[in-house]
Amino acid sequence: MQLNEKQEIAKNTIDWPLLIIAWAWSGKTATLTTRVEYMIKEKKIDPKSLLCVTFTNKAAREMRERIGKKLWVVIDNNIYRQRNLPLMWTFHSIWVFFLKEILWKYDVSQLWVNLKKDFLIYSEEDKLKVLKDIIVNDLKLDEKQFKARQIAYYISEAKNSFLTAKDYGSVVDSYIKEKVMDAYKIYEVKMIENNALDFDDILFKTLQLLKNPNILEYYQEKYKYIMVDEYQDTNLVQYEIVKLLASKYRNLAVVWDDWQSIYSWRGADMRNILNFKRDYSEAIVVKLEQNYRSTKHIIESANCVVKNNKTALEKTLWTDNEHWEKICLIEAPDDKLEASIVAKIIKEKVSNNSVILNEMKDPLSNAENIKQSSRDSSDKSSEWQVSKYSDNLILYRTNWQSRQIEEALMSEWIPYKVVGWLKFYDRKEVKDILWYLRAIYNSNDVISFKRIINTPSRKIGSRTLEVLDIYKDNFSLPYFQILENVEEIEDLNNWAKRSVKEFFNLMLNFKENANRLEVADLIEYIIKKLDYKNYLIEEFGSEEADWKMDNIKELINLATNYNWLWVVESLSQFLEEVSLVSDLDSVENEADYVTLMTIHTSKWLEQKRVFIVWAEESIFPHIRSLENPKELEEERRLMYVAMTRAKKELYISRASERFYFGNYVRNPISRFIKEIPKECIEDYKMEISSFSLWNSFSSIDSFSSWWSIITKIKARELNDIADFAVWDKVSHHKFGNWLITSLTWEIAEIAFSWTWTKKMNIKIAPVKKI
DNA sequence: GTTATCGCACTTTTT
DNA sequence: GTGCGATAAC
Repeated sequence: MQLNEKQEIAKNTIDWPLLIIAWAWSGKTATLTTRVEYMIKEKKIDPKSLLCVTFTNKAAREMRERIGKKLWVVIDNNIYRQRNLPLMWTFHSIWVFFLKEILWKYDVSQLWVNLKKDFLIYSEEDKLKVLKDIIVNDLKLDEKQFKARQIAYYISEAKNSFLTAKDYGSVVDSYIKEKVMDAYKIYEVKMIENNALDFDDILFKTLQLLKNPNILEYYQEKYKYIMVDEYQDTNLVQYEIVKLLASKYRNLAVVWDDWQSIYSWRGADMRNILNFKRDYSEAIVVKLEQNYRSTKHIIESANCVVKNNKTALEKTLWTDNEHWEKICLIEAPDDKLEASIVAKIIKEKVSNNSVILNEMKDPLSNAENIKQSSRDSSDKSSEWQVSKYSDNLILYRTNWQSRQIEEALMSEWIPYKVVGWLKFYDRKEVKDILWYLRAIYNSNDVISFKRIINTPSRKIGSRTLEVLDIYKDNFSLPYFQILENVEEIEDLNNWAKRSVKEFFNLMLNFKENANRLEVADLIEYIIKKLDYKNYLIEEFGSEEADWKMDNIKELINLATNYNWLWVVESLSQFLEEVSLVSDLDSVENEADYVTLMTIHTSKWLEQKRVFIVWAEESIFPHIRSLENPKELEEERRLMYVAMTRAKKELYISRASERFYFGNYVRNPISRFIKEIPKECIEDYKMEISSFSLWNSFSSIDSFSSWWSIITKIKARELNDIADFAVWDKVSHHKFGNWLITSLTWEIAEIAFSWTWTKKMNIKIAPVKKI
């Protein structure tokens, strides 16, 4: 592979701290992998002494695959099966790997961390469940006033600032923080009781363990070369961990891309770049500014947008690539039409066999670019390629927005796949099984026991659970033992005792079988024993039950990957991996379908044709960011990320009026659209009052004629706010004539009947004064 | 004491 | 639209 001059410097800087400042698609992954290859092949560095950290499993896997190809080794997708290769995984996977290794190697009682080998990883959902229980039952607080999510946020923040519950007192300066401290203390105890870690704990506990000089020494010697990708997304704890590991040999290379920092809400801290410059003042700095993916229009626009951020470094991403299509801006009258337009564009482009330029427009510059391109040479770069469904990527700000797009795609018979929403592991049936497995694996895991104790129904309800809780707290025994001794609990009547005892015997049976069966077989055994299929049929009907059983088969299928391990380990590792997978991991490349996902998830993807939908104020940028300049800047970076996912064609759409929150809402156009230079944009608008037109469109099957009609319709004139006042009578083409009942700035509340009012932006609303 | 139903509040982004 | 919680019915 041909690296450019700067990439070459990065590659050759081995025994020295290195800071790579990268921009979108500037070939940083290629640089990193080439660097690894160079270290192993040329410099004869032991691959096992390399540690490469990424943020997503997808990124890690991609790097592993590239390295595997270069070194002619088959890379295994299981961290415990790596042989004689660099350790390339996500932060969380690596630290869990370390934690388990430490717990096996060292005497637990001598460590400062209260953790047993068979710990579980709690999801965000599990964590909230624990906290909610604390708020309501332990602290007796009003859960509406003290929301679990809020408390969770404070605790997370505390852990990211190296504060344990005991230390938290030092930052308490308000009533809420006082309560947070109370909750945190109990939370810590409960997590130890449950023998579970949340995502923050994985990092925090790792850091605590690495402060043990023996342990630190071991890992410093083992991993002498450390690389961290997406460094802008690290939080302070991650920073400290990496710093400790690298402090002996100082062979640390990090990739920094501040324009793509979109995780500050998760604790990612831009201060880390300052910390790095302070701690590694001798570091060599390399800037990668040339983009090899997108057309000029896209790069220029993305640049212009992000330049509105005051905190961005003065830097410009540039490209040699051609201009190709302008950015297409779509304004639809309403949300349904917006989705429909997107669907129809995709349909039209694909069914017409329209061609997308795979590389560049001009064959000459194309050749030039391929030569310069940092792509793998194995990558076939035919000049023209027929447009497929899989060339299309639809991006939105929040998960729930997918629904409308899905409906539109369905009605056009377009195959699609939503990434993230209703994640595989989030489905009820999959979760049920996982909860059984967790309870079998870890007798302390109250959360799991409670979830399954009445699934399928065993006539064990809230009252019984309450009593069990009291006994658990009084005797501080693992939950499983409380169940075992249920007969001695006086507060329960006989049949409740019998039900619980039956459940206990069932679980005991499962536990015994877990020592003998591999995960996949164990799941099948559980399903059979529970008569789970009939339960599903009763609960959801046979059709849905079939569907759900398919998911379980899929789960069993996944579990067979763990059959190579001895039985107890296979369960342990299956559960670990399930907790650490991300949605993105399910993205495959073979099948031909449109992909839908949030912008955050898309960070590691590129696509020829990209749609950014719902580009409206209060959606994107998100309403919660409008007040806060810092958050607004993060939203803008998010826009930058979204735009730079596109290689050739970029569509940005919005609707003048949309139905959500059970209301019709008119959002002003996203400020980010206004920041795109006019000359990069092609504007398409459908008139707001064209509902009748639309009805006639739906009979016109050909998109082209429909498309040509909308392109002819000019933008509607805006209303002048000054023309309107409270109690003015206005007319609306759809809702008739009524009154403005309140008016604040542009937002008017209009009463269309005595009981029904709507808020709309008077400036763009299709209303006239009469 | 457990389950069914209705009504309400709620919707950021993720390892 | 929807998932969850409080209340009514079994």
